[in-house]
Amino acid sequence: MQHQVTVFNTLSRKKEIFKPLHPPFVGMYVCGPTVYGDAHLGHARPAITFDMIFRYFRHIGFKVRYVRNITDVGHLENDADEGEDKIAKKARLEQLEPMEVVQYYTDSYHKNMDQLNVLRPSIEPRASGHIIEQIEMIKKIIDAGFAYETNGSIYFDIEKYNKSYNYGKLSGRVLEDLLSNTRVLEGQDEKQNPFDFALWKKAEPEHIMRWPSPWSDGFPGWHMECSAMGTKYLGETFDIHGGGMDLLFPHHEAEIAQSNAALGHESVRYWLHNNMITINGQKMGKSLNNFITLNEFFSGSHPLLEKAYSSMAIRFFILQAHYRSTLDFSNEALQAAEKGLKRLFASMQTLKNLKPGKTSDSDVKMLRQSCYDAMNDDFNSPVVIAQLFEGVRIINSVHDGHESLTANDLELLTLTFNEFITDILGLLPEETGKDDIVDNLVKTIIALRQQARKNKDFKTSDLIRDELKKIGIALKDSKEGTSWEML
RNA sequence: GGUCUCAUGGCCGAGUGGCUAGGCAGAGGUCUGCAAAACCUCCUACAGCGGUUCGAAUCCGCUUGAGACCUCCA
Repeated sequence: MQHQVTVFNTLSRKKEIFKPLHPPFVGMYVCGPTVYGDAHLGHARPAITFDMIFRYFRHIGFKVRYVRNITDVGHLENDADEGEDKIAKKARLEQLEPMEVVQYYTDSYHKNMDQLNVLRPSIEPRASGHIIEQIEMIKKIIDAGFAYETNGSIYFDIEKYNKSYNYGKLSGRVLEDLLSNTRVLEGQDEKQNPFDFALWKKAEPEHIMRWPSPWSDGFPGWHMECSAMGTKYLGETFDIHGGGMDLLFPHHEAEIAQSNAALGHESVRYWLHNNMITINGQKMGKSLNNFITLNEFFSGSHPLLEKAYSSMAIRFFILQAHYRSTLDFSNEALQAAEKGLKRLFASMQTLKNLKPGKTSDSDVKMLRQSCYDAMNDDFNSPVVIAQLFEGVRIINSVHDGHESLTANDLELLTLTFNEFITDILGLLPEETGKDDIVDNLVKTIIALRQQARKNKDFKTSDLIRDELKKIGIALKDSKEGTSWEML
């Protein structure tokens, strides 16, 4: 492989050289959303992060199977395992079929992800479509002796598991600490230990999401779906498992335990976790009720938003921070990203019209290499972007005649910009709202204004400019002539 | 309370021993009939205290502050 990628593996807490199990194939599983509400800014982070990784791996020649699930059953509302299914609760509130809720928010999620230019994963399995696989895996865990049944529900026996394996290795937890620190919650009498987690839960009579199983009519536990579907589509051992840092414990810890218990070995070779988006220094999340949905960002319809923000501004904002750092939301930061991105896109246009010179004053090859070096170093997108802005400086300098680039270097710079901005970072220029008729109309008006200016009739030329501005069209004069854009 | 993470210029954010990213804002300038836009230049920071070192934002210790996880969360 031409490129050596290092990734930060949460399991070892350090950067490791990434070597796929079966090159050139790469298997990657990422925890997707629970579809019971509109996606918010926090959901955009893992989607965009792993989209970038997906795109980069493909770019450097890997054949990636990217699996991202839709969770549509099994996550419980509160009090450990005694709560109400989130999907079912939402359905009761809205008087809808549970699957209607699932469909609605799945569609909504897809639409938002499309807007963010997040590529669809190779496979997007639903938990509800893999009940049989989950039951089969639970059977294996029972057969291996790491689970027990109480009143038709199956629980994972962590104390027993910990005698053969190390429970807590991913999140750095020690079972003894868990023992002394676990909160005593109501209604956990079915568990032998408070930290045991449910693999299968018997449904109460009023619970409408239910499936038959050898133990009871019920539904799978919180963590089963990822283990079952990851194994099904990527094999017993696969390369990458990703998700938000907040899933580290207990979700991913439980997955490791389930794999060990059912398969006798671990499934995941590299664990990758994206950090949180914060708002006023606090995590943006459902439970704190401090989230802003993506739709609200796109429309500007949230009290905390000063204006609407485009999907690309949000994507760029997220990529300007490294995925393992927290990223603090503010209008100021988002507007900064918006303006920077605009400048980046503008330079791409400028680049198209540059004339080659006899010599080159900048080292385009090195710039390109720096971009690759940054991506190879645990997907350091902010450094890639910094390099691209160095490219912007070069482009503008050439445009202004302060520097020159040879035809070969211009071509290489164009290739680099296209590959990194469009293909890898997935940044697409905004819809301009222009169509041919409007464009020709405005161009005609611009020509009339030029005539007026030529005749020193500035009263008329300024009137044209002001009137156009009133209807949302801004004119931009430059040496090459006048261009326009929608405000 | 336990475990862990972080603290960078007005704001957002890279950087993990010497070469001191980048974006936005701000200042100056170029261009322009004017304005806007665009472009160029400038602005040299690393919570505090102590230590290691020829040399630390970067390593170690302490202090202060913030956050994450420990219950569903991306």
